[in-house]
Amino acid sequence: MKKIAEPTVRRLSLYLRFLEDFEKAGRSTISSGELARSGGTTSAQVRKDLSFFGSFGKRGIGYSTHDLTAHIREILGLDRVWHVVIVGAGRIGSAMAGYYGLRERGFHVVAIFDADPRRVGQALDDLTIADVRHLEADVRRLHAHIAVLAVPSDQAQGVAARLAKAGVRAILDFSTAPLTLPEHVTVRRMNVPLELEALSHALAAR
Amino acid sequence: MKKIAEPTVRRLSLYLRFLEDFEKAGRSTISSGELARSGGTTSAQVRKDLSFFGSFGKRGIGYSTHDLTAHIREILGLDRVWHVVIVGAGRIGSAMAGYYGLRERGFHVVAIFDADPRRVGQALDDLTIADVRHLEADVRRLHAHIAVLAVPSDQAQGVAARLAKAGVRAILDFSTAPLTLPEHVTVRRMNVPLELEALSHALAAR
DNA sequence: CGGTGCTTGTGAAATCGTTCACAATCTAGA
DNA sequence: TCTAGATTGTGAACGATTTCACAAGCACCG
Ligand SMILES: NC(=O)c1ccc[n+]([C@@H]2O[C@H](COP(=O)([O-])OP(=O)(O)OC[C@H]3O[C@@H](n4cnc5c(N)ncnc54)[C@H](O)[C@@H]3O)[C@@H](O)[C@H]2O)c1
Ligand SMILES: NC(=O)c1ccc[n+]([C@@H]2O[C@H](COP(=O)([O-])OP(=O)(O)OC[C@H]3O[C@@H](n4cnc5c(N)ncnc54)[C@H](O)[C@@H]3O)[C@@H](O)[C@H]2O)c1
Repeated sequence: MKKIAEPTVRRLSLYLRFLEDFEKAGRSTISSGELARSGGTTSAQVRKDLSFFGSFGKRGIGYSTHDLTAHIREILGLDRVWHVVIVGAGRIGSAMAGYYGLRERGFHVVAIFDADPRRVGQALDDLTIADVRHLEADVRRLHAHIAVLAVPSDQAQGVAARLAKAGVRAILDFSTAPLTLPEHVTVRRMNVPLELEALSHALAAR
Repeated sequence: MKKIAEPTVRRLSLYLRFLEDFEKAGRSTISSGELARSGGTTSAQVRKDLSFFGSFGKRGIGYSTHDLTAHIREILGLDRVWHVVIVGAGRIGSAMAGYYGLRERGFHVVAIFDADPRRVGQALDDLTIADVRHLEADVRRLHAHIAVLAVPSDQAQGVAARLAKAGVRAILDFSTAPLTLPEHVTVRRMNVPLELEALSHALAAR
């Protein structure tokens, strides 16, 4: 499979959301122009994005909402359930554990870990907070391939390395520390202070 | 002020964090190569990024950590305190309210709002949850220019429009809904499901 | 004071991503 | 079957960002 540009993948996620809305609304086809309007882009961009993966539309008509939804789900690997572990049962970790938006999309949180003995054993939604000492064993046993990293930044590198060794190949990182990990582990960062600083810059550069 | 590329601004935030670490560690100068290694980029990229704003370095030596820190803080608008309001005192909103990483950077949370009468009036860290009905008046009174939007996605557009009308010019949006707002309001999205889908794609693409 | 080693600042080249523009193709209707 | 109208798929142009490559500047040393 050839390499797909990062921005294209992000837009596919957006298209998918709108397609689902359109399908729920009973629309059986949709044009690149309509998708573009929903997603804040252009029709040419939509068609180009899709063209990397094949020809899904019908000239003169547009795309079948149902078929295109299925295609994009497959491209994004959403045609299956992913097992997710959360490390750090603090404010962010707890919020993520109870976030229905994940389960809805096939991301099943199968375990949440913490290092604090007072937190370990406590219930959190339908999970019990596990001891991070069992991280590697549990990750393997539960076949988790994605992890959400929600530990303090100075703990992030250590925990991330353990996750990688245990077989996790994708990490959503809420910490602000830079992570050094093996090539085959994909990391996405949710860097809140960085985004606020981008906002600050936009306001300051008026 | 001339327009600066989005990726450049993001990298400046990263450089700033490393510069602060280097300064704390007692280093008085730093080269573009060292900065690049910390930030996972190249020395040419670092120099190009900085060159948009002026010449801050000394050939043969590098950059003064102290001076460059000050310059970047100014470029990013971090040489002042920003008043931030949070709308939605649920899981994400509460987590953000207690997040020290914000205050540390000069982002002071001055109010948090909710629509649920059971939540209004409750204490949250050193704040009291306010009624979202008073949003406009409070935003104006508190001179808030940045808002964190942490309400359910189907409420996001309505609340965002009210924030914009009340004078907020920058929004950090945790919802997954697309927002339509006046041109002069800058929005940054923290779209968790989208990032997980990008991870899913990376795992599926093999 | 001139040589050596290091590092910046920056045009130019290369790469990457978006937009344009249009032939090809489809449906519907006469 | 033929025409009109709509919309896709895609090479090519364009624009933006990154990387390259090197002259110029600075500190240190003998
Ligand atoms: N609170 C927020 O709104 C927010 C927003 C964005 C990013 N973040 C980042 O997310 C991370 C967590 O923030 P938080 O506010 O949830 O902090 P928190 O202190 O509420 O939670 C951190 C949790 O991690 C646990 N922990 C510490 N070391 C651990 C280890 N080695 N293994 C497993 N668990 C460990 C702690 O016991 C604690 O429960 C931080 O890096 C922070 O910068 C927080
Ligand atoms: N929980 C997570 O980990 C998480 C992660 C990323 C994004 N999000 C998104 O963040 C948003 C909030 O998620 P959450 O999990 O915190 O939900 P939540 O239900 O815990 O909190 C939402 C809060 O908003 C309040 N609210 C509802 N309508 C309001 C209005 N019009 N004005 C003011 N307050 C209002 C509710 O009373 C509630 O307290 C959602 O859009 C969600 O998709 C959540």
